[in-house]
Amino acid sequence: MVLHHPAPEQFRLENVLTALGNPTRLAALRVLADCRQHPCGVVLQGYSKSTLTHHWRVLREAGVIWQEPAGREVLLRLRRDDLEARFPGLLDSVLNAAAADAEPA
Amino acid sequence: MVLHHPAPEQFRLENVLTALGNPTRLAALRVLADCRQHPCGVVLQGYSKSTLTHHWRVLREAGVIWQEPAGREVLLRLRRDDLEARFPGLLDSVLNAAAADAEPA
DNA sequence: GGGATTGTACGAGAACAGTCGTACAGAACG
DNA sequence: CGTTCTGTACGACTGTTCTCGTACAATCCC
Repeated sequence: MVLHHPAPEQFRLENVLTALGNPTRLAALRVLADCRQHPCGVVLQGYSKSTLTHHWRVLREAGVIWQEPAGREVLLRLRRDDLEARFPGLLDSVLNAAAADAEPA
Repeated sequence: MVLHHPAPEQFRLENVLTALGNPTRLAALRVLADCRQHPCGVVLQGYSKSTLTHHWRVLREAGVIWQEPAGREVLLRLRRDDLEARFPGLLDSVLNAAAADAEPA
């Protein structure tokens, strides 16, 4: 189990936008927006474990989340500070947009 | 030639992020950031005409650009106001991030 | 009208993304 | 030590995306 996390200077905007340009991962982002730690299994419902692993990898390799093993769980946490340093304002505007998008038009 | 453009209330965040989560289309966005009209053929180099048509369709159907026939050309223009109304701050932070991403680390 | 220009439409192929099931690894708990 | 729990690894399948070439439509210009 390797769990490679890119350094902030390695973040690529296209990877971040691709990672967030998916309704499943966008839903996960809204859960993780509190910047607290959440076990992998409690963030999203309705998917197999292997599907969730796939989505966490996409988010992790883009630099969006941190994955830290803790006992037999793996805790997820939003990399808000690193994202803010690299792409100022981006995360907040995406979170605001996600909230706007979720409202009834 | 139909050129369907969604109304702002039909914009979906996931479509916008997916449209911009591609280096080719991100490069186009930076060219279009001046909010002036550009013929399809002058915005990007190195692609076939049919590839460009594909990318313009992705951007148009996400609500990112407007495509307006003008003589034998089709002019592209960024839908900055509509995007700003629907997802405030998003476009500017993506453009800033694209500039940051393009700098030498 | 005939030719050149600009771009779309369509079909094809290669690569990638999203999903799952099964198998496995590591930690916790009896 | 064996079982359970949490999550990863891998392989498979399906559908989508990206790219191109060819064909076509519309416009402009001679």
